[in-house]
Amino acid sequence: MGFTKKHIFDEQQNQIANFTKMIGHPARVSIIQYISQNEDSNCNNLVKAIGLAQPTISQHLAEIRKTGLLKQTVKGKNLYYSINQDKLNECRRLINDFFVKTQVNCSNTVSSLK
Amino acid sequence: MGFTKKHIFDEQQNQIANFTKMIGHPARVSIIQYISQNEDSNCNNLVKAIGLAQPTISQHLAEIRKTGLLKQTVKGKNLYYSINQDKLNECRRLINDFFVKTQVNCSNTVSSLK
DNA sequence: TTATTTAATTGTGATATTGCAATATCACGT
DNA sequence: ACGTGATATTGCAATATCACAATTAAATAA
Repeated sequence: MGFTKKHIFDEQQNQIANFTKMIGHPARVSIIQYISQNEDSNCNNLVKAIGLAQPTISQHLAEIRKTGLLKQTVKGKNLYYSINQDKLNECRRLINDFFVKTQVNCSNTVSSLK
Repeated sequence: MGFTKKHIFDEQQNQIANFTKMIGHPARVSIIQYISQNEDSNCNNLVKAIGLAQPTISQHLAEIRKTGLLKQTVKGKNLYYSINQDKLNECRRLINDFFVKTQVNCSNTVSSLK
């Protein structure tokens, strides 16, 4: 087939998958880190800092933008990116919740082993 | 090209990407949740519970296994899966650390804005 | 030995992702 | 108007992922 059968999963499972998939490429991890550390985060600076071609960086930025994690500020002819901290928090909580619940479930099923 | 240029990123960035990519599909989120909740987690039960074909589930299990998140127990002709809690913790810490550092960096760059 | 059950593997088609060159767009400066 | 710089978009080739049918392998049951 080739496409993900999203409809057989619930909203939350799809949301967790969307966020983690967005982070799931080292270039995007690196881009998020760079933007959080540098105020002058525009496309060009990311290209220089990371070492991928401009269209590639632009594409990864679009991927991250889709989830709402980025804010844009136009200053003259430059477009600066920054982290949408509310969305970052939402993302963090969702994923952390997934881990916490999984851990709790593990402990419960193990303890029920008599 | 078609392949990820992992070599231009550092160990930690690749690790974060590997873990999040592994979680980044709703079927795998669902599989991890099911295994953490049910002791009788073998391939067949996952097939019934999730509604994807047996080879598809088996493939997703292999994907999760690659990261070390699963333990296997053979009981008769059945193969039961459970969560490797140490690895789950490692994964959780790595990702949480990524979020914490990103948030701290955001606060610092914002406060330095004059 | 001969089914049967369980799960991995193989092969295949469809779709998605990764990366980049070329191009387009848009704003600014001259 | 014209050139320049910054970034998005388009088009393309290579690779990866998703899903499943068919097959295989291994253990158990008859």
